[in-house]
Amino acid sequence: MSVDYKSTVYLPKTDFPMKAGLSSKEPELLKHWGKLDLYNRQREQSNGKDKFVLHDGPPYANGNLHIGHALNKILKDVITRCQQMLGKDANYVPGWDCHGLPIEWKIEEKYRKMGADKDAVPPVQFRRECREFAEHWIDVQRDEFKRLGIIGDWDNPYTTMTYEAEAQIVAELGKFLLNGSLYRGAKPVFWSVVEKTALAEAEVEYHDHTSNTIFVSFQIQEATTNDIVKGASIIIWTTTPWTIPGNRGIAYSARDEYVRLRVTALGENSLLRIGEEIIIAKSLIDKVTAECAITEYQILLEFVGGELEGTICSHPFNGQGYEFEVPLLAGDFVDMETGSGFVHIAPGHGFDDWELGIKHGLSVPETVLGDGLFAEHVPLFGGNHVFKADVLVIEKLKEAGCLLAAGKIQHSYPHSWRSKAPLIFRNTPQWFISMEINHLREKALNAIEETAFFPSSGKRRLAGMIETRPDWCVSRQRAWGVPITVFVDKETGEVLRDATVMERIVDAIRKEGADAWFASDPSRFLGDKFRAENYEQVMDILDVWFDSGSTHSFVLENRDDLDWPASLYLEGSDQHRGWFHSSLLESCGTRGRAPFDAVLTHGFVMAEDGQKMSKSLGNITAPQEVVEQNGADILRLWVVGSDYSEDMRIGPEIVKYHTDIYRRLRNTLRYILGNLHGFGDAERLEIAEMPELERWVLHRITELDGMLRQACNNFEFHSLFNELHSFCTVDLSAFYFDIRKDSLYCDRVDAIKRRAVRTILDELFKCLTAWLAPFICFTAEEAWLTRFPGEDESVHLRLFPDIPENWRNNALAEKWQNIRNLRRVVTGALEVERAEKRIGSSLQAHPIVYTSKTYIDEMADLDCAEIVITSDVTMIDDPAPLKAFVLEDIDDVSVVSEIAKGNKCARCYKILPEVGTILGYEMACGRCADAVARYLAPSE
RNA sequence: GGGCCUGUAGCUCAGCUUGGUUAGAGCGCACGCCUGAUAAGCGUGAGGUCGGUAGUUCGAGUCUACCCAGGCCCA
Repeated sequence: MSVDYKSTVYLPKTDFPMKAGLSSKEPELLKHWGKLDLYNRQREQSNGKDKFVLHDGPPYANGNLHIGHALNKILKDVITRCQQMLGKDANYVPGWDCHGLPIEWKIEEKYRKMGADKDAVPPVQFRRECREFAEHWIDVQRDEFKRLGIIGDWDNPYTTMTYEAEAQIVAELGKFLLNGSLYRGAKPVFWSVVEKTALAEAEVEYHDHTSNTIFVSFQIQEATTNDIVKGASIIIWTTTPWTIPGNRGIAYSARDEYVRLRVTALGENSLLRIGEEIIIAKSLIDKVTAECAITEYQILLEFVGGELEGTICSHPFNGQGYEFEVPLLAGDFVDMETGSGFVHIAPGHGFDDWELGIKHGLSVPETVLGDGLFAEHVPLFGGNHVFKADVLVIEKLKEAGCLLAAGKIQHSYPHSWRSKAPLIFRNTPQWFISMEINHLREKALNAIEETAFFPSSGKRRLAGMIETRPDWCVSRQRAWGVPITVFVDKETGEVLRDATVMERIVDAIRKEGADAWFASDPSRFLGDKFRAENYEQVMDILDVWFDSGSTHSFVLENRDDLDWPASLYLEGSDQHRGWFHSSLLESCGTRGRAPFDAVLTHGFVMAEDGQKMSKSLGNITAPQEVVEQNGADILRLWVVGSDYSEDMRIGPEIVKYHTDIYRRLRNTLRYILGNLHGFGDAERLEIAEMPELERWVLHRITELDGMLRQACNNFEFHSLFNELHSFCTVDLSAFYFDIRKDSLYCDRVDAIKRRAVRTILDELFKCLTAWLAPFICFTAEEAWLTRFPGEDESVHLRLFPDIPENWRNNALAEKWQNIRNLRRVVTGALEVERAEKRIGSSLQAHPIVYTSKTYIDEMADLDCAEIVITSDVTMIDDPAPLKAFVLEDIDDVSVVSEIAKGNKCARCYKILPEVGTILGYEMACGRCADAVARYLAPSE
């Protein structure tokens, strides 16, 4: 009777499904981790170990996550998990940024919709609604982050709006106050005279607007460096005539060409005089002469702007209360497109003006009040409204003989988003942290030198900004934020610097939140020493960047489970100007060093064509959709497989690519699991007893382990990811597994070779599940639990396996590289046979390999047929016949493929002469007959 | 306009530091095999003017300049 050989073959068996079903499986695993309390178990387990603190840059709590959030948090998670598995205590505490304008807007919007005036709402109520709004979005984002598999202290995250945080932020500001770095200065801001309020940049809309334009001459008073300009006047052009009373300087372009020209003929209505000499930019001669009706002129001199250094003009209203010097200053914002090549500088009426003015010590006059009226102290114009001042200014200029031309221009101009009224730049009192008083700039630059940057270009980028930035303006005229808790002496304007007062404020805020500042009587803070009626209480709030720049103090320093400074800050490259920047300044100002040892930046996420994602282009990839349709592990694989030091791309094709990669990794795990069915310690084999091929696998494990540890140290995973994938595909699936399938399926259970293979599979399983755990955290867990089920089990409680050094065997690696080359020639030869329809399966072949003695000696102890998966192989040290198959790049191997002789073993499919000769097993080969005779069913 | 960065097969990445055979890998694609990993597995093959132009050099993906395209941050 015929034997049912099929039932005696040891086929893979596992509950680990081929189809992942991640969208339903992942939530189950999240539940498992919740029950297990994985985060706290990790903490217990790594208690006392070296800490790795990745300090979370807080996202803003005002909407659902986008793909950039997903990239950022997954990257942080991968790094945290890797450090944890390297044996550190990698405790990740997520946080949220809660104060600021966008949330304030949402609440304002709500009131507007109800037809209520937001200004009528008591500040404390308004602030409470902002707080509730932030709380809502923290909950939403927390769930979305958790769904991505991010592990961290989600039950105790930090936020910038807890009372504790607000108190600490105030305490940090107090340090700048007490050491003299914080001062009151002035800065122009967008101002609406209709609403009598400052507007943030984001509240400004640009619309077309018709402005008056004027060309004005400024008489040269003295020229210190040379006399090429003496006796002439500088011509400026402006679209805001009303700013002339605020003029304190003139900017030129140091590298552009200027001319001195003499007017020789004039048009009818020209306001100039024949013989007048003026200085303008060379490239703008035509425009200026046309506008000013200069019909003929003579160029007297040409020179570069730089030569104007040191020139002093007088103000057009000199003699009428404007008796001050108007210096010429080089400004890189001066353009040669419009005007005269000179920009009049009114430090209270423009950002460029202000910055240039501060740099050169110009005064910043307060000319216009909040309601749009010129201050009484402004000569000629006091009490006039700014919107009506243009005409007046033009008239007075004409009287002074300084007006060369007046016109109109239609251009894009800032307007209020609420009232739609045109805005002005108005000088306002603001609070600043000095970059110089306590050497903050120098300290910050030194700190940058001490910091490791990934990629290294980040160092230059950040240093460049610190080198040139002006003092830090930390005040905002807003409601939703941490107050600038400062008192100013009404008489002297002196800032009150008193440690005890500051302590009282901090204590109150710690107990009652920042509202305490707005709701308390000032005497509560001032105590007996200072009288409340003598002091003005500042009602500005802090720049939110000061909040987030202080997180290192109220998170890293104040929490026992963390350490200061952080091991790593990791954010998008925009944070060079944002969080890295503000954290660095805050920490250098208060602690003299950076709050981080290293800074890692990642790029931005683009659509598949490399363009920015936008609703209008319809090329947005939402993380929630990928998670729902493909699974979080796919998104995580995308992060790990991409080079995030540059901009990355995502879209349907890229998601599909990573799904394919995922499938291969999953099937590799599945095959290992299937073939480890019933494996136990008794079956394990010592390395010394293993065949070479198994020892080669162990060597490959040492190589990958080395790459893994290097990748963790450099926070660079995409190369490792490629190596891991290629290991699973090329080394395992196409080579090792393919070869060992025969032994696994057909050898006796107690065969040495089969035991060796299963021991290797066990090692591979332990390594791959650990190595993949930080990347595809769900699937690695699923695989682990399939083999080691239990409510207390988790792959994430493991460390990366320690790989014994004696697994490394470079000589063996080199030898097997040669063997694989030989194998390539054989498979190539078989492919020809297949095309000619002489064989189908490779087991039908018996290749004759013509090769060198070196090869033959090298393979003397090996079963070549087994390695190339044929039924037999003959190796000959002879010259190859002409018809033999060769590969171009392998010169000492030629193959002639013959057909294997014998009958097919019904069990192992090999074609061998012995098949049919074994009594009782006429359909089987010797090995299989023996295996069947001693068949042991796989244990259940 | 300025600072920092990027551009290599349809896709994800190597190679560039230190110039030197015919620019590599995986995925995808095409074709074939297997039917005992089966919505799997194996093999073979086709795909690249290395963003463009000039230059340095005996020789440039690699070095230099300019240009084009894209990104982040400023103006």
